Amino acid sequence: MKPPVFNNRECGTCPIRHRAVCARCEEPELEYLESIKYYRSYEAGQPIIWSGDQLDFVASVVVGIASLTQTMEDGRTQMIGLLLPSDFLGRPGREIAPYDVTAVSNLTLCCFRRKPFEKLLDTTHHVSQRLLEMTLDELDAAREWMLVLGRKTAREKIASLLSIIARREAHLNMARSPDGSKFDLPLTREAMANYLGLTLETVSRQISALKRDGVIILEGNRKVFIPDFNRLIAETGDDADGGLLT
Amino acid sequence: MKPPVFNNRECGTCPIRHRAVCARCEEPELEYLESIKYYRSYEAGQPIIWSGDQLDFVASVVVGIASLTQTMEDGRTQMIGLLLPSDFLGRPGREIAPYDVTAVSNLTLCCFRRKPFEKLLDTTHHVSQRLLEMTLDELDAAREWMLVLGRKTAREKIASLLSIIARREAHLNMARSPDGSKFDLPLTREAMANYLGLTLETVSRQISALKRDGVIILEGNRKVFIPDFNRLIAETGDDADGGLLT
DNA sequence: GCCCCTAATTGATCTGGATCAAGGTACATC
DNA sequence: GATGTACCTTGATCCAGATCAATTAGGGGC
Repeated sequence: MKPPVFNNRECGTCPIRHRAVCARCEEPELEYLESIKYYRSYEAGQPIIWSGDQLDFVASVVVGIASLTQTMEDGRTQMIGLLLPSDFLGRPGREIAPYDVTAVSNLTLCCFRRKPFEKLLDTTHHVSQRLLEMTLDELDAAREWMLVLGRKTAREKIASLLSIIARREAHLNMARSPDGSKFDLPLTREAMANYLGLTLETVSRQISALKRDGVIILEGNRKVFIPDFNRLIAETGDDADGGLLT
Repeated sequence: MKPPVFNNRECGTCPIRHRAVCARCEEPELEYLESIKYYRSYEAGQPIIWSGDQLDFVASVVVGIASLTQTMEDGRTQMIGLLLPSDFLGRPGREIAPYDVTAVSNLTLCCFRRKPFEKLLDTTHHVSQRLLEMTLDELDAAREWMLVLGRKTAREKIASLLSIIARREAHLNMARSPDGSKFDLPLTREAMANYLGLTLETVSRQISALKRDGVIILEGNRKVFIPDFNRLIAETGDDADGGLLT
């Protein structure tokens, strides 16, 4: 994993204008300029878009995880979304990115140049229908997260995050493990803190507490095993039947 | 203003099945059963939908304000959205409401029965386009609010809420007052607390502090005058040019 | 193996906002 | 005017989580 190259100049070889020039763009690939659809890869930790950047494409996550974050002038930052495979990035009709996008893990995006994509939306009904569905899902997720941020205790926040990640992981590898579940935590303690509106010390302490109480079992820092999923749900403060009603 | 009638039975006279029977429904109006589109009015404080209710319509706010709230088993509640005139309520394809909807002020909705509305979406492209736009706007608002909930201090939260309400009010009564702005606060201290993830005591104290510091001027409890809008913005912790970039 | 560097834990202390507890105020009803 | 009542303010105290400050793993690269 060689570090990404940052030089804060515009990229002349792909339709993305960004401060960081990605490894792929260092070797011009002219087809990027021609086709509506193309792929781009990023390394873990690499910035994809900065808030305020010109944004000439929309994209869909193919593999990996990206984060959306907002940062205040004094450095306080809040993660406002996690993009997993099949999630959508960008907004038709918007030219300026309203928040930072960063590759959390190694990441591949399937990009569409914005203008042609907007034309596609106008002409192909099922594409815009699908996009509406996805946007509504994201809105639901954002609203659910507002409850987490506004009203839950630190312990409940950690439990909520773990249960969401566990559920998504289980969903991705469709092979459901029969009981319990084990997965790699894709986020650092600091990233978790930024997602939950906590400090990294509090995140660490609460994870230790959940481990001490037997709710989770850690293997190293990043591998989590959940012996009893219902036990974890009970810690989130959510209604146990929440899944049924929604 | 006579109080609404609550009797926790299904309403047989309109397509809404809810625990509280509204004043309008006490007198059957059969046309509700016939037409795709119809109007409904609610009094301030009246519940419109409870989480878990069957939801056979979608709607658009005509006049007044409605709130979306989530409540935990132990009573902690978080407001996750405010619906103002022209905002959309409900979701095509969803039959069960995922959160409570309440009339904050006197309210009139323009309702559409869900099934025919979904058919309309399939056939009329610009309607689904418009709905996508609105949903994306709401998603942006929700994400902006996540920063408020996760990272801002109590004082910054209050300032953020006031500036948002002031901006929307100014937008509604297109007649821009040349300097400063004056508006009615549509929310109780408790509702503000639920929106901001605070207690009502903290809300009250911070409003008093902003008043003491001359950032806002109160006339009674509900009328707010903002002598210098930039001063208020400075208190939100946001970038002053945030409006330009977004 | 050893070194280096980043990520994570853990402890001690501080503080912003919650909690508990009185009062005060604006309105509506009689 | 008196009485209610819902809403709001203000004070005293407490505590969950922030902040400050060391250590202690992990995990490459050599």
